[in-house]
Amino acid sequence: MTVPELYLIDGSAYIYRAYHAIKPLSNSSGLPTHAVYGFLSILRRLIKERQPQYLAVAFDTKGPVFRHRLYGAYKANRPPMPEDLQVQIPYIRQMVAAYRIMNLEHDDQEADDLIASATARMVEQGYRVVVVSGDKDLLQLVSADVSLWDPMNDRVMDEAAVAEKYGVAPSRLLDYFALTGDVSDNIPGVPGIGPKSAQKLISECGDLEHLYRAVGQMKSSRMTQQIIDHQAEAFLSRDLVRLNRAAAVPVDIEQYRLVAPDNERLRVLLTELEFSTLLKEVSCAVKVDPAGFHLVDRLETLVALGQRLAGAKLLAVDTETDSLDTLAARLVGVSLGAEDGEAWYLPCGHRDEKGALVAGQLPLERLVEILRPLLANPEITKVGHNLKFDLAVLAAAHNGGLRLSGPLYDTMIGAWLLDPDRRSYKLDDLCLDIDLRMTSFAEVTGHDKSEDAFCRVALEAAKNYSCEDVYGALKLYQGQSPRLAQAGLLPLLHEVEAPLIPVLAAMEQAGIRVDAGMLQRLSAEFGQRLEVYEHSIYRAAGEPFNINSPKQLGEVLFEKLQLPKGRKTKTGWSTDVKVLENLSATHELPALILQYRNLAKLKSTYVDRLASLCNPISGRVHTSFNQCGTATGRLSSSNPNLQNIPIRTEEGRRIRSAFIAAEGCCLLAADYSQIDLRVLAHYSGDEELVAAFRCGQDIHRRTAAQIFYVAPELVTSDMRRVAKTINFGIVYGMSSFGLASQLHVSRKEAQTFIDRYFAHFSGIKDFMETVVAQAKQDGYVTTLLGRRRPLPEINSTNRVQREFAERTAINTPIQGTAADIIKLAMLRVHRELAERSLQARMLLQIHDELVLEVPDFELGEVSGILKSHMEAALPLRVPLVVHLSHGASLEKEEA
DNA sequence: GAGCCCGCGTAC
DNA sequence: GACGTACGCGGGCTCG
Repeated sequence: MTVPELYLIDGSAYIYRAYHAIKPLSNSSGLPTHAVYGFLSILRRLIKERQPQYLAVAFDTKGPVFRHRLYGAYKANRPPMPEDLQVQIPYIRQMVAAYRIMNLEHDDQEADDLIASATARMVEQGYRVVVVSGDKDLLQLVSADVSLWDPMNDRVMDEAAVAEKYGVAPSRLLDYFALTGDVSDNIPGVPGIGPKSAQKLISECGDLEHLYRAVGQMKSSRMTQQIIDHQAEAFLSRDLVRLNRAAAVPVDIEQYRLVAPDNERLRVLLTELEFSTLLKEVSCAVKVDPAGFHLVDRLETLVALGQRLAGAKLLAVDTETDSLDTLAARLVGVSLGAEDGEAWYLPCGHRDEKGALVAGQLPLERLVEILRPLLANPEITKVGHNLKFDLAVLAAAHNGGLRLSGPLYDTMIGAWLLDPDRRSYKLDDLCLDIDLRMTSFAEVTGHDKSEDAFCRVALEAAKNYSCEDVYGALKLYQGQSPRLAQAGLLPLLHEVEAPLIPVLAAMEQAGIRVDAGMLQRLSAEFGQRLEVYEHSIYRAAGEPFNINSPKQLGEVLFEKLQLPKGRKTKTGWSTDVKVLENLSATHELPALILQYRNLAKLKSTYVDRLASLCNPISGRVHTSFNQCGTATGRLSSSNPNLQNIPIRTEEGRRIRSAFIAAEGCCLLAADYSQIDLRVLAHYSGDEELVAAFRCGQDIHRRTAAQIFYVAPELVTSDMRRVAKTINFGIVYGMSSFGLASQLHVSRKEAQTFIDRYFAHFSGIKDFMETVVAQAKQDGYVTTLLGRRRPLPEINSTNRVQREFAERTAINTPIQGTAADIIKLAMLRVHRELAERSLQARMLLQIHDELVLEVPDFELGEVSGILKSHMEAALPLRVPLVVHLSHGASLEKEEA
């Protein structure tokens, strides 16, 4: 039987924090609601993650309290509560009441004192207390039975943590703060004594009394004199900081018990506040009943389960590991779920504190043996959430690994195909939409904040958690399937996105080799050059300042040097490239800043970041390809992002040259030529554009010839540049305003270019109008493979929102179709390489480009495969053209 | 000292 | 307000 634990929330503090932390929000009648919302978020999170049995909230009252009588200046430098916060206070109280949570209030005590008193009463009775606060004043309560938890940063302060942070025990904090004082509460302390000195003095002397007895014997110094001179302040400060532990609070712990909320009252409140998403959850989301979840801890049971599931049509799968990094992760357990909602947890890697395997688990080799035919069975559809992770972990499991194959159904991808603009595709969040409340990882791992915490979770708890996940994925699948079918998205899922999962997993696994030595040299060189720039910049500016700070830079440029201001940003005057380029003629500083920025960006974002993410054993970096990372269907890449490695500048290309092929291999890159414009040609059927691509002409030159009424051979490089800009702009729905600023011409001239463009490429204009009209009618746009993007704001009365949706309606079918095409190509290339047992591996996808690592002797064969599959990926009205290049690095490739 | 927003810059 | 899709860095603000 564990000791009952009481959670005490520092309500007032979190009201302020929520008020400041969250952007102003209000309901339709103008009532500000952000503080209520933020407070509620914290409260809900506490209840969800910690599931406290006993809970109370403490609030300050308006008037002065006993401390003000003690010290007139107490909190005197605090501004009064902002009006838009005051009006929210009653709602917060009502919210607490609706949750039926004990509310501690007293007209002569602050929240802190009420918390201190309740803590004291409970500890006396042998209970444990968790104070929920980020306020250091409450740290004095910390003891063996009392800890402090701040949900904002999820930090727990216990005795050890206090000692580590302040260098004194919690019981000595009062004396410590008596010396340092506190600016925010206007506690004086002893002037000149900071954290360092206070820590030293208190750990040497113990408390104030002993300090003042000892101070006479200390070597006389300015500090000792200060201590002596401010004795009264020190003792007053301690009295002010000391919390009152004798305020009147309920003594019986049962009075604090957390019971079910008053849902009716909660609904009324949430409705008035217009917290619609919360309203939905609060009323409906329920926990899953773990009755159908089984722990499989005996071999016989596992064998029987394997036989039972062999005939299943569908299996939900989830793996538990000790790391999120698939290269480092070890299997801790596997859960399997059947269509009827029954689920089993198969533990194999749970460990004790010392790292030894705990009893009651399945031997890994037997587990693998029995699961292998099941997971590889092509007759069984495997359902899971983010299967790329499970795929990688299982592949690395014991004895050659486990292949998770057969039709895959990933509920993360299903959710993304249905709603590609969602913020989160986390299992827990998706499940809330179908009224399922999942146990969070933090809940199941409790206080253990280490990354590998799961392997120390007790088997029973792990079983419930892991089975919940397969159960949730299964329920998501059941909800998604009919919707995907109705939207015509199943072929895209089954034929493109799902088969792509193992391809991406393999690419991540492979990684790309980087030349660590070269990165190191680049870092050193860029560092030195930055220092030189730094000095020149300070000289040009007449003073040192932080060059990386747009704010400080703005002050130097526009106030000190009085250079002409350009664009405004939310926070000041813009110092971006455009502005600085314009200023370059006026003064030497802006050009220097541009050079500095260029180099600083490369060093921090690419050179140093890349070096830090390079696996020291393999010498390779392993990016994550996020399949649900964009609303158009493209992939995204992170940790590191290998889709935005510089290419345009000389220094950028040097970074490219640090990406190298393995010994005996070269990097082979294949990129689609003008894929966006070709897709546009296909969609629009514009005769001119189609003809141009069919003839294999230089598209920008031909466009220029049309706009400028000259023969193609007379097009100048300037004319071509203008045409190129327009061609790119068209795909993004650019206006004359945007084109004008891009080309440095007047808006009128830009409009002329656009008019002429559409006069010649009338099919494009028609296409754009048609696609927008269709979007307004359907509420969504689609790509050639049927990928959908809902555009709820396409009919908005807000012009800004509507026009944004209109541009998206034009861009998404183009960008998304290009994404469809390269995904098809990836599937076929991957399959063909495997079928021919080639060693070449796909490493990167950069939207219109694939990069492969190819043994030198395979170069000819693989080049042919790559080019032909990419060009034939999806037949359009115009040919798809792919250019190949290869080399020892991503740079200096030859055709 | 961590979390968040902002300005800025890289890619396609 | 004005060009679509991403990721990520450093600065600056905040903590009641």
